[in-house]
Amino acid sequence: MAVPRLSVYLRCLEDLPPGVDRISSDDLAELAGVSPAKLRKDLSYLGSYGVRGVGYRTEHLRYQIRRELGLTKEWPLVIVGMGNLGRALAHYEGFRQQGFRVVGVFDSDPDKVGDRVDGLVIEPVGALAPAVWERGARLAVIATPPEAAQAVAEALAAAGVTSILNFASTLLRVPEHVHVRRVDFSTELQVLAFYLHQAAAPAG
Amino acid sequence: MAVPRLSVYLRCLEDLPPGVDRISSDDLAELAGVSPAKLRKDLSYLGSYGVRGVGYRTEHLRYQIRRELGLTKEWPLVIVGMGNLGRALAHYEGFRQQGFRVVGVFDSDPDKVGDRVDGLVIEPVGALAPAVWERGARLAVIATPPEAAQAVAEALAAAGVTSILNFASTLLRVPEHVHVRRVDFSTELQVLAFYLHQAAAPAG
DNA sequence: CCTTGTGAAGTGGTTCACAGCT
DNA sequence: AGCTGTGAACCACTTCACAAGG
Repeated sequence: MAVPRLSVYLRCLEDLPPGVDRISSDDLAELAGVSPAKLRKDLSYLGSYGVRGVGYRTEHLRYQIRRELGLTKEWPLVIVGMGNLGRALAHYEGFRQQGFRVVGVFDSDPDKVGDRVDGLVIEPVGALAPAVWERGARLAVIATPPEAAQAVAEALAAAGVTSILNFASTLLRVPEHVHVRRVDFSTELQVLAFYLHQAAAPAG
Repeated sequence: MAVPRLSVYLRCLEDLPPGVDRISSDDLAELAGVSPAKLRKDLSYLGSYGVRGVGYRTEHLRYQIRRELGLTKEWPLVIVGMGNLGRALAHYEGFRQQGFRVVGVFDSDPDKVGDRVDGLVIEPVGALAPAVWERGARLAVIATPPEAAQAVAEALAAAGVTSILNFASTLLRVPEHVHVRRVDFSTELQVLAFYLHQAAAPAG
């Protein structure tokens, strides 16, 4: 099943005006930008939580999606790399709201170590493994320069991290059981450039 | 065709050690993390740029991918929203390297307007439309809070922007001809949480 | 002989359309 | 009567396997 779509549905439900306590697949699909049939297939995978002739109870559906995504617990995470991006991520309110808690921020630069970012003290990357282990983080964000990312990923994996969100442009080599999602700004822009280019010269 | 994969191949080619002037589909596929057959299909779409029995000439292939993605020109872009993330993006070196040039940075906060970010002066969002128009930007990055994103997107579209990279968590409503790519940190983390959750309770 | 390029076969995901419930 | 849940049909993408060509 396409997990990212569940996340989109969840956001749509959370952005609904307060009074709305039920919604049809047509309306929710419209909001989420997918076809009604696809939405119903996706939701039916969670179980039969709709009511025929009526629609979906928004509160109930929200809970079921959060449960499916594993958002009913709080997941501790660490952020490695306290450059501009790392700091932006550390400050990001959305994390806590969605059930993620930043339990450590790290950098290799001795000048940065000891600084405070959003209430946390920046620790040296050497302290990464024991900190991850002790604080039970199995989720990590890599926001280092590309050269450093692979070594960080290996340290994280060795310390028990099984899910990595990678903002470095490198493709990481990790053990089989570790999941990596890569967010690459250059790739995103290049895809958009492709469309601009296409629009400018449709025939080739 | 899957455009993001071309971007990945391009990066792999660019990360190759200097001496390497040819590469086989097996080796490049390994680096890119795809199957050799898929890589060959993808590349054959660009034309017959490989040499049977030998492989691909790295320099030539790099150029062909860049040409296909529209990276042989330089694309002016604007960034709206100079919070932590917007600033991080404005400082990001990768943009210029890959053929993107930031020609304007904007914020709605009067306290921020006039500050310098990476050599550019922050302008008020009211100045967005004429600036986009005059500087020929058809590509924009939205890094505003979610509440502001829709209005910014509409202003951008009206001013001639046809490709938007959206970091706000909102789903944007835009005219048919405008392409939007959404990067949502919460969604990425939620997908990773799903895998953690699965690993913890495989049977449900 | 080695590696690409590509039809053919296979796979997974999307849409259709209607039966089944409320 | 209305809307969900879902098998069946459909479509796009992936892999296979081998012919074509340096």
